[in-house]
Amino acid sequence: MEDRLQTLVQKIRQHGHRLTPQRMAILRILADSTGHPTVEQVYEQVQAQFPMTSLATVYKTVTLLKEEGEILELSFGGESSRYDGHNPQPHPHLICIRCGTILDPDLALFNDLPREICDKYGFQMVNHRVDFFGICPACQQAQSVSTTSTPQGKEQEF
Amino acid sequence: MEDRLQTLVQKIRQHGHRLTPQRMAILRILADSTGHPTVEQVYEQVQAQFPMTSLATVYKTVTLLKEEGEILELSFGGESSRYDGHNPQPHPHLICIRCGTILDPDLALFNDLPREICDKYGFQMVNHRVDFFGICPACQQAQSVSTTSTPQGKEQEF
DNA sequence: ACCTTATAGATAATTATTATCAATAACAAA
DNA sequence: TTTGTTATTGATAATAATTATCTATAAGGT
Repeated sequence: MEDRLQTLVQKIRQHGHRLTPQRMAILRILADSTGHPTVEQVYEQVQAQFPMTSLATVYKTVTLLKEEGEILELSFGGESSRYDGHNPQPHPHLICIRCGTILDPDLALFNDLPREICDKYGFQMVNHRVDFFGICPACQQAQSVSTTSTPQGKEQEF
Repeated sequence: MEDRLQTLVQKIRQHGHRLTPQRMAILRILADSTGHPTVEQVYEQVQAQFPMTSLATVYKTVTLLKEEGEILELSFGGESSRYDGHNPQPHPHLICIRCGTILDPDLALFNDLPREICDKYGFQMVNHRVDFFGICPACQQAQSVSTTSTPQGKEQEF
């Protein structure tokens, strides 16, 4: 996990980019994050350390990491993109449409399957994405425990 | 394929919605389309028949079909969403990042796999999405045939 | 310490999509 | 067939995430 930060720092320096305190703080947050935060959420965390930091700076750092292939971006329809700077390789996700949590199941199956499928179709794969949308166990529990007939709130669209 | 149009028409009427000529034209285009068009592309096709049609009307019809579960929406980061009104069930896609073509491979594997995986994790699945991004066979050929060193144009981001 | 230039911060611009609203037309009922 | 209700249309404004712009600043090599 500290390794991951070092990898990011190294990649940044290798390409002649500079390490500002703000950028360093952003890298640290992204390297440690397992919750697939939005840019806005990263921004809020950075501001705790550097109150003067601009949202644009977070966007620019994320863009930089995308170019280096060191961050995984999960874009959705209307919602803000979610980012994984901890594990930038494509991997499947379980996405709760109620609370927005994104889980990383351990599915060894998807290590080789995408490439095999694409090879079969003569398709030169450069990326892939596997998302399962639904209600996570925690939200199912919250629902079943509820004694009122109060609706649980409309789920997000994704 | 004519069946598909009838299904859409029926779904629309069932829910008390009205069938205007514009809406009918949009349904016809979406029912027949195998190319995963954008709203803009549907709009252009509709205008050939009804030049006064508004882009907003296409958006509204697509939204309606989404609510009915009769159209599959593929949202991407920056790009416009692509739509499949011909086969609205979730299915895997091969997406060319160079020409934008979206192919539907026949992968029986993905009929049951998503549900099995989610069951295993206690995740109540309501939707899923499997996308493979890369260079389609046609674009690979165009590249290898090219004798000049002219770059093939930057691929889109998706 | 100096110099070059990438980066920060603030804000304007972009763009797909959605909301608004008055005029019109679908369609059920008389 | 005519009528009445109201969903829909078309035009345009609003929204919101992301990107572009631009000047002052500071990173990092010399």
